[in-house]
Amino acid sequence: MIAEKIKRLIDAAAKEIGIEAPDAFLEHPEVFSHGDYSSNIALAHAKALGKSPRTIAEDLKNEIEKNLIPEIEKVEVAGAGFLNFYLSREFFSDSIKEISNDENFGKGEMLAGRLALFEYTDANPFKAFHIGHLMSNAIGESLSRLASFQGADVKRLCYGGDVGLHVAKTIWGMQKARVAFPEDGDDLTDKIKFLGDAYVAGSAAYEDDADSQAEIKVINKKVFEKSNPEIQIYYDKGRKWAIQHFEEIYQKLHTKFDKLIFESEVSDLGLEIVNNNIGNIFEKSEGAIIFKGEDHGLHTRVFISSQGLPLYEAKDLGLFFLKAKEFPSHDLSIVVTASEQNDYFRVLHRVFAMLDPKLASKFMHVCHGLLRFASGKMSSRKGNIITGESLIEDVKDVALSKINKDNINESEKPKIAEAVAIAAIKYSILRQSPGKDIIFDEEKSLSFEGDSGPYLQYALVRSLSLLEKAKGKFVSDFGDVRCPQDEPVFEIEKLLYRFPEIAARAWAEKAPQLVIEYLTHLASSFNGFYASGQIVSDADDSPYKVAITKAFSNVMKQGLSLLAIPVLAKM
RNA sequence: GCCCCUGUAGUUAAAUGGAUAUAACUGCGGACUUCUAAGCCGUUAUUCUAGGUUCGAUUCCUAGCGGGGGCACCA
Repeated sequence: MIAEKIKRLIDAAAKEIGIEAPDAFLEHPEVFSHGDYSSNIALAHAKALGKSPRTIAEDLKNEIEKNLIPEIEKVEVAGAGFLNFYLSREFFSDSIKEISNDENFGKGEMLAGRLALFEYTDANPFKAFHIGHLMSNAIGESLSRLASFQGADVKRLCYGGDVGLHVAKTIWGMQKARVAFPEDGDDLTDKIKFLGDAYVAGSAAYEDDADSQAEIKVINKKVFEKSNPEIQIYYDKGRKWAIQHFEEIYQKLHTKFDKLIFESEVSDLGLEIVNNNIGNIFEKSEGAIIFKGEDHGLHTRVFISSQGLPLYEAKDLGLFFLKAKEFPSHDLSIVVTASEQNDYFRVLHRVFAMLDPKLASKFMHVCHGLLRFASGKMSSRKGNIITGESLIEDVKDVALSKINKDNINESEKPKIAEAVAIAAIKYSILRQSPGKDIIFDEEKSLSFEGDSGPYLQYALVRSLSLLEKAKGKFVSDFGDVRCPQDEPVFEIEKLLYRFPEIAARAWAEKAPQLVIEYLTHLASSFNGFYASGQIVSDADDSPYKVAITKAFSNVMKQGLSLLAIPVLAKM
């Protein structure tokens, strides 16, 4: 592409003036006044050549100008010795032509032919779907889409804990609250509420009362063994409700999992692997089976409890190998969890590597930050949590009150409000680099102005509305649309062609926030363009402006899709 | 105690070792009321401290201080 062409120009020029290892580093300067591309090559080699950076830059400039290509309008030496490249009107016109005619503009091939597994969200049946799950989902879904955009075959996986202490706690609570047990025909919401209450009751009892704790431990063992018919009934119902409930949420979040994997499916495998490697990897200690992390600069973890039950560690081991069994040809396996599990995954990854180095090298853990509130922490054990669903509903209500348009039917409004709410929530999660904590300020998160999901949606809506207006006036094929020669370059033109680079880098760095940042800048640019004069008109430059609008809508649609933020035609 | 992450305008965030540190929210001011005002234009303010590496450090290294997380049978 254009960056490659410029690099070749620099390389050739560097050779001419005797720079040995030309590392034609090229970047977009922060401000457009410094050009479209900039290289620091002169600065980097000044010392070796014993000349001032500006002199070298001037020499390079002279060489480059001998072979100047039409895409470049001018080259300038600036600052301490930067070489700045300004792209030409012709380049921008061509790029608008290309982008406006290509709905798939921006797709890359970094992962062509690869199979990539993504495990995220990982909500546990018998426990609430809270905002932490929303974060894992937003990030995991976006990474999946970034990979897919680079040509990967993507499989989405969700791993859930359907056995273990939390299940026992909930079942204990269900038993105590038999009277309020929901009928099969009741609303799913009531069933979920019942489950949530049961979990809170069970957790409290486990902590406060020794007898209850003992009862819960017995239930835990029975769930694991499937040895008690009554418990099994509670278990089956609770599990089914929870999964139904999660499916509803996933639909709202635009996630479709290819496979749900449950702890109950991986515990046997995990137990087996651990037991087969006692002595070489694991060791017995105080009745439990552990991995001694200190020998590897890590910390020790228990894999099998002294009761003989597999813990999270052993189950994850089973999961790791189950994935390999189900998807033997996978090239990449990414797991998204909260950052509080970073050290844990470091230990686990080490164990993976000891068991199967090749498989372990395909594994990657991506973390999201913890969710923190100005108003104190939440805990699903205490019941003072904000569920994913309630957050979506709250934001949706505010969005609904903001729709005040005559051109929108009453019946469409709830759907639009939900899409806006999802956009607002996803944006606030994805806007920062994964791994950093998010301070969830209720007011800020509910904001639909400025840097926000709805801001992006709104810019797209405007562009679509313009294209609708232009329909019939201009052809839908923008192949012949040319910019009038003397027209200055709009800022938005200087951004649109960069989209493929952004998408590629966002994948390479596992950084959806780069897409957010770019789209926000792009939307702002479009809004400025929109406000600066009529786009659909009888003026000579109108067809070109419509082509820009079309190009913008193509990029924005793709960009939003990379974030799994819903696209709207009206709002 | 040991290990990991983190510290940027009043707030929340951004910035592959580069130029004048970028946005939004908030505040104040403004334009238009013809393509959707969830919009546009203007304006004030920021790199925890002390060293080091470098032509150049918010970015890398060291120390200190502050915040968060993890470290044996929860997930």
